Amino acid sequence: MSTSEEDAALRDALVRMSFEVMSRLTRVAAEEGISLSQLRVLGALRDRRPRMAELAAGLGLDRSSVTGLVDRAQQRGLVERTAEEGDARVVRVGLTAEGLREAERIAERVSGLLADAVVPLSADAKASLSAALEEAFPVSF
Amino acid sequence: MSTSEEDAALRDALVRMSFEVMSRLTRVAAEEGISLSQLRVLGALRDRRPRMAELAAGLGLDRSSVTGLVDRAQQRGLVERTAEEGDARVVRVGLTAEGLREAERIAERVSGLLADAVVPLSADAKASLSAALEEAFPVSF
DNA sequence: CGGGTATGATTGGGATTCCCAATCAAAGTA
DNA sequence: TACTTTGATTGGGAATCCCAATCATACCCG
Repeated sequence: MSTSEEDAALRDALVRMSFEVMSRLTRVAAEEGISLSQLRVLGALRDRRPRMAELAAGLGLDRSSVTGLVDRAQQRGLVERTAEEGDARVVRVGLTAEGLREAERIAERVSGLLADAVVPLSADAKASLSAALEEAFPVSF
Repeated sequence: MSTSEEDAALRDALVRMSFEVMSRLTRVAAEEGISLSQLRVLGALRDRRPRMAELAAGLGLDRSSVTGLVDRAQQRGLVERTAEEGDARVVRVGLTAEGLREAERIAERVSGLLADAVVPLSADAKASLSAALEEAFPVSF
């Protein structure tokens, strides 16, 4: 197998894996009665209280899309908008107490659903997978 | 770091990586003037000519969703429906000549967009990443 | 200080995606 | 020939997402 073929195989594996992870996340979200995007919002806000534009950038979405996402999450009582001290244009978004509980619970379920893919790996495989992913896709948002 | 914390870190890395891959796929699709779902359809049909229901199962979607996806892809001349010999209920879907060209071209672009995440890895890292992904997320569809 | 510009967020419009329930058509079966 | 099963589509409704336009507040400069 040539180097480029190995690269192609790796890229195929990455894509396949990503769709599989998305599928599991979507399933968790559906069982929780929310959408994948809402799940993402809850995840993104677990340790942040960003401005709308920052949240949009973090999710890679248009600002107007995030307005709608936050609208619906707010209707469910999961997030709240708060005013920025000193600049009345800015809207900060954060989880409500209920939203935080939901977010933690959902994170647990996500862990569980990914576990059966990850657990069978040997300790060595986990370590190298973790290291490689960390290097290739560093934490950003 | 305890074992479960290592697992949690790995799972976070998997999720983060999946969203990053999705983001890049979405970008390619947008630049090609199609949606991520359409890109998936083209990818799924590159080496298959499944029934509608098989395609739906492979994509993890409802049959009716796939009807719509194929409708729109067909309007663009990318895929074609063909009748099944011997069972008039069955509809098989396949790429047209143009669809195949598009699919190959897009696959190239996807490779390119993922390359800059993968190339920096050492050969060893690539090999172990590939092996771990293969074990955790084997080829299914 | 007042008017013009820049910034942050929202609204409106339109296409797509996706599911569920119901329907239609063809096959298989009693 | 009726009944049931199977494969696919249609119809309806909610979300998602983008783009363009709008609204409100801040900032700046003459």
